[in-house]
Amino acid sequence: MAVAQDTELVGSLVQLMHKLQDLYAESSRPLGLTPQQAHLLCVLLAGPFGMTELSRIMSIERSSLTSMVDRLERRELVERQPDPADRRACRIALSAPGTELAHQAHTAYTDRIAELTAGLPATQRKAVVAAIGVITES
Amino acid sequence: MAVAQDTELVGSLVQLMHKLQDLYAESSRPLGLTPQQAHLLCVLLAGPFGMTELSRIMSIERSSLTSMVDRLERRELVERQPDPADRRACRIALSAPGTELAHQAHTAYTDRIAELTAGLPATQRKAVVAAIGVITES
DNA sequence: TATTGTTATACTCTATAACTATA
DNA sequence: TATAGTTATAGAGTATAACAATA
Repeated sequence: MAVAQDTELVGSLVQLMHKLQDLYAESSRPLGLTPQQAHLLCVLLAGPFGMTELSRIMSIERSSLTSMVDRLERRELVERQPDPADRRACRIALSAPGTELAHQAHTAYTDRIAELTAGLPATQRKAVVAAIGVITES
Repeated sequence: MAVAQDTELVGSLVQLMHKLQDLYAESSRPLGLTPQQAHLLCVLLAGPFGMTELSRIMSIERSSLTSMVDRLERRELVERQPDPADRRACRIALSAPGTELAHQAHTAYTDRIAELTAGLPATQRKAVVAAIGVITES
């Protein structure tokens, strides 16, 4: 069966996820951020988003996001800006120090992964990117 | 530089991690488990472990584990068994219903991943497993 | 009426520090 | 003294349900 053939690959993917999660946590912590906060800041590097949109991107409820944004806003890492087109809505944007910290978090994390994958030859690297593309886009 | 070459692969890996995390959460929830609880139960499928060993495996502090085990023990999914060789220690073991639920969680999750990777040919599958091995064993 | 975001509430996850009992 | 595990405490993440303001 298909499932039986998949066993090895699936197991690898599970281990990989846990490894990446650990790296993410280890990279965020020295910056004073939880992994979820680091994730949110990095998402915001792509530009301001509304709460509903952010909650969809991060796969969490809007009300959960409200508390996260509250905490980050208290630390002046993000700002709630009024949405000129809709008075109910707001746009969450990085402050200057938030942007700086987001870049640091992104760099810390990607550097760690880059170290891990440094040993892979270009061909293998390409193969993995292609395979992952199939997985993430489905 | 090495980092620049890694950009595409690193980005892929980050997206993959988030995708897998979402799948994990979606698979655990209908079973009444948080992703962390599902993880713990699945680890215990490999046999009973002491608290210190479990905390190392799961990368969390022993005290955090204590509360998790408390909650699962209240639901009679795991049991604290005395360690015959050391009266300070205990061994965390799955109960019969815990074992059943752990299998369900494992199946639910691996089935979801198996679906995602069903389109990959055997050669690509092998290449990915090999590459992931390099990453997770470093 | 539908949507945006917040509030109230309850649980879970997690870490740090201090502790007990045993090795 | 060192180790296994727990307790106490605090903060963060998350969901559900109910709500206010605007579309």
